[in-house]
Amino acid sequence: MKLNQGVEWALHCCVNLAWASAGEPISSGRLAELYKLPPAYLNKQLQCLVRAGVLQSVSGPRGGFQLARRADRISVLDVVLAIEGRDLAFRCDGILANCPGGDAEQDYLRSCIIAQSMRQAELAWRTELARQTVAGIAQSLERRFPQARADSLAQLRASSDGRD
Amino acid sequence: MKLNQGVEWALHCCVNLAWASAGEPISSGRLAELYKLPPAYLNKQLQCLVRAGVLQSVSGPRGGFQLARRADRISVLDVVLAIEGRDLAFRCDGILANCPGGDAEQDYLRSCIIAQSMRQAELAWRTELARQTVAGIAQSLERRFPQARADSLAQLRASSDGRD
DNA sequence: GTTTCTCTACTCGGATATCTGATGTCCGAGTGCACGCGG
DNA sequence: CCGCGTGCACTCGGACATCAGATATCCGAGTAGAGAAAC
Repeated sequence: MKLNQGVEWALHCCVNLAWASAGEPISSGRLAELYKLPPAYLNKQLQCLVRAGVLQSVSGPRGGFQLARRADRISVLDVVLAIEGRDLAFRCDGILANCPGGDAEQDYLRSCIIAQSMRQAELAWRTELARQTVAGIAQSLERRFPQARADSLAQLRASSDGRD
Repeated sequence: MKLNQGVEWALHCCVNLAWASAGEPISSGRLAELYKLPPAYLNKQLQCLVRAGVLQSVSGPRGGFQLARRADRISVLDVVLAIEGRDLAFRCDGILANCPGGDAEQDYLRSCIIAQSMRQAELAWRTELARQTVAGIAQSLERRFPQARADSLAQLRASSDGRD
């Protein structure tokens, strides 16, 4: 079980967008430059966030991405599910259906004790992620690294002004 | 994020081994036949459980697999980690290190707020899995499907006696 | 000077390669049992 | 009849294919803004 690399990128980008959300979109190119990431691939990940309704995209020059709603209404779970998909990690193929006493008609996701256990654990995971918001992360970051926000904004501004 | 298919197989097999653990090993072939699974691949998964110390293997005729310790001392987490590996699902590559204010020396798994959040959620997931034991699963199964244990044992016995 | 039109540069978005890891298969090493042979 | 040796069938264990999905890239559609031309 491994999460896509894009999850880490998406979360960091969302924090940055939360800081910069003065109504001015930020392009994927700028974000990629900030974190030294492959621009096209980062763009692809951000597209997932748009499809999931977490971000809004603006085309054309001065375009880019911005949060689709207030940062305190975007949970970490929203971002993770946008990248990873909404399916549960544990797939119950109902191998019990092939068992001697098995019944192909039954809904094994509900009846199978094992599937239930796995589901319960996954629910705990999602609950924990749902408790955290992008705004909360941003706030914690500012508290720990007071200059982080200013640094990021300065960097973004520099790269959009000085066309080095 | 998807768990390997082998996790489901391994858990069902462990429950069966808990039922049959009269000191008599069960071969991967019998288990595969029981669940209609590819024998060689199931064998591969069970090998992971052996390497992790969950199962013991016995070679030769009348050989097979058996639980390495009492079923109530084997948690679902043990089985999952045996198949999936012990690494955390969230890989923090420390992309902050490449950031303007970044510091390549820092341990971002600890300092990065995002990595911490993901870690906390994953801990909740593992905790939930650690609460469940193979014995508990087997007990729940017996309570819900009283004939399950007898059916499985009968099927295993039949396939080992009647060489059809 | 102002308005309008055009052109350009920049952005997202999806279609397209590549590569790692999951899935599935095969064969060799080792071992306990059965059978046969000798005492 | 009893003990021993040999052969065999069965098992695990790891090496070897195959395939799906993650990773990475490229090009086209659309657009805002700048600049030029006309009034």
